[in-house]
Amino acid sequence: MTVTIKDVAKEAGVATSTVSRTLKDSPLISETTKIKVRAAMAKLGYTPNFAAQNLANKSTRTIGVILPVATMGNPAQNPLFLEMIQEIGVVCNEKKYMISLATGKTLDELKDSVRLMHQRKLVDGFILLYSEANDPIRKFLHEGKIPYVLVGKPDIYENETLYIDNDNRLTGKNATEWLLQNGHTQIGYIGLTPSQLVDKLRYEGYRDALLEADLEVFPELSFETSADFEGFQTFITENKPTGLVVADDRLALQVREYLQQQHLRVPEDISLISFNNSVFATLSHPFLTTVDIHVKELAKQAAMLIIHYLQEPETLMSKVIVPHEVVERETVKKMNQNA
Amino acid sequence: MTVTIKDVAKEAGVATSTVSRTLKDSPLISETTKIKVRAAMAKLGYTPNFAAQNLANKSTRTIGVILPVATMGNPAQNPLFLEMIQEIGVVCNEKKYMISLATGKTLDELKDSVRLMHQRKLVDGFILLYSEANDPIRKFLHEGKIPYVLVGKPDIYENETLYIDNDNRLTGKNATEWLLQNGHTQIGYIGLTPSQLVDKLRYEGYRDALLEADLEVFPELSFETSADFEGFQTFITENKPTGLVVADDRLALQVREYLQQQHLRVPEDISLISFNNSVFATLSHPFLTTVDIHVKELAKQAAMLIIHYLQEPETLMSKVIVPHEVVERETVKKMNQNA
DNA sequence: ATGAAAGCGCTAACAA
DNA sequence: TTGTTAGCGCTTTCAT
Repeated sequence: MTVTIKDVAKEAGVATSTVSRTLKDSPLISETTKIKVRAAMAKLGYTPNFAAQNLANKSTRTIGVILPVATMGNPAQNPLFLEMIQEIGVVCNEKKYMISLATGKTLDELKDSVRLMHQRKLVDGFILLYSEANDPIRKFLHEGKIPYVLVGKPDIYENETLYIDNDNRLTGKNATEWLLQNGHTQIGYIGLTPSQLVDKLRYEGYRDALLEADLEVFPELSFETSADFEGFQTFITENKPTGLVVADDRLALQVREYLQQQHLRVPEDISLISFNNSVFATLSHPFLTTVDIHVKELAKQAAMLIIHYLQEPETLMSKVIVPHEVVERETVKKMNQNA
Repeated sequence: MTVTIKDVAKEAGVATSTVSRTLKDSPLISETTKIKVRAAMAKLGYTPNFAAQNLANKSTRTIGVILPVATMGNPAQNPLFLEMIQEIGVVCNEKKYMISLATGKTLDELKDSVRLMHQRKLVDGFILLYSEANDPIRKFLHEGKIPYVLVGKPDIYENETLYIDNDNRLTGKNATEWLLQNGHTQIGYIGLTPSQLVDKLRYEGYRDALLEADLEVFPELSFETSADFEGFQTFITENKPTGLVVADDRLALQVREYLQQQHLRVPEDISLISFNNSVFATLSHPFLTTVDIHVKELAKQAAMLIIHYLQEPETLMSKVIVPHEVVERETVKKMNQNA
């Protein structure tokens, strides 16, 4: 049989409560007995039973990590998520928390999974790894007053939610400015699906930068349907951009690919700056000049924030903004200033 | 307060044991009372408490998923892992199991995490998502007689472990044969770190194919240190291979990149066939001809196997081999047969 | 077919 | 400073 607190108590010749207190290093217990008890624990190889603790405590030291469903920007394809999970793992290991995972093929499945985890008291709180507009999962969390932190920008309830994010608007602005500083003046923007808030904000940042520089702002371009491609083509021939801000590294790879097919060289003919600094950035030349958003830091902060919040729920709803930086590589050409 | 089994019992006017039995749809309870009890549950919005069930049952319906540590072929970079996790999630949702994650920056940290999960009875069993030679984690699992299934080939205890794998040797052979069938006769092999068993097996498959065809077998090449590059260079100039079997898609991308730098065109001058059919295969042209190993299937089978095993531990230690197939794309050139 | 009651392993209020 | 004991919510044996 497994060794329980009773066995330890008997072995040490004390009461179970003494053992329990020793476990949490309570100041009520004298050092001498603590030592005695610890010896007994070591001798018997005792480890507290989680379920029993949870039951008595009404707290599981585990946090639920919610992955996006496969349909929205398939996470299986996006290395950022695993990186975040790993980082959350590191923080959790440190703080002796456990990670439970919520995934699903559909939003309903995901919601069921989240609901189950919560109702059955499997987790104390959640980390929502993505941010979408009108997300039913977030709605559920919010309405159930379930503790969670959001990685990304909240579309609603902004003042009532804990979140971690970059300053995405600034991120978009800085990327654009990078192009500006390199002498580009005709700059386009290629985005992802518009339901992602990030995208919207980055575009706004792009606009801010160009407006400030008194340059022409172009509408957001897409790169999915064949209509998009035609639109892109037209944009290129009509406006002859020398620089493109692209919402994501992977997308930038596609864009680079497409341009090369059209015999437009990157960066000689068109420069590219993208976001995330993911694996994709350094896969093949020209390596991508990209904005590093420090995903690991994002994840780490998220984990620390939720754990902190669970321990002291009275804390004010704080948000933390993680800085970003441009990583210069090979897709931005320095234009001849006096050309 | 949360609604417990007692509340339901009171509401339905029965004993708690009756409610408990209704929960598991026990044949001991009459349909009529079941209906009554279910109505009460629905009315109160009852959900059983996991911790309490675990405590009474000595079983958590959760399985631990073990990710490799960051040092070995950094998983954060490898999209396969997330894909597997997602797939495991699907199976778990279906079977009402939960997923707990074990990660770590170092092997020690990872082992601690695994040990904790097990000792504190947080999980019933594990899925080990990777297979390395002399893996201390696996040793721990094996020696502790902890239920687990391995994704990949076991280096030891082969007959005493549940595992899911491809026939990796065949995989290597088929890849090589693909090149052979396309008229290639000078074929090299580029591998990953040799501690990975997969790699070793694929190389053996490569050798098998060439031996059978009576062609020259070259030693396994690496692609990491600068010495490796020199070795590769020498290999190219001395042997003038027309085809290369590359252990992984991502690696193939690097190889393709390198070759292009050397003004060797893929596939016109050198053909490439790799493994995994991951995101990397279709990122940029020429798209990779690659062996699809059906990771999702691997993960799915792993989840089903461990769950099955947990429910019926008497089952014989089975292994399941998932089939593979070559996905033809753009990196293998059909050689002129009558050249 | 149903109920009463004794655990499962741990915590914490209360007593000493 | 330490012990006694009543839960935490559920399962299951043993009665009935």
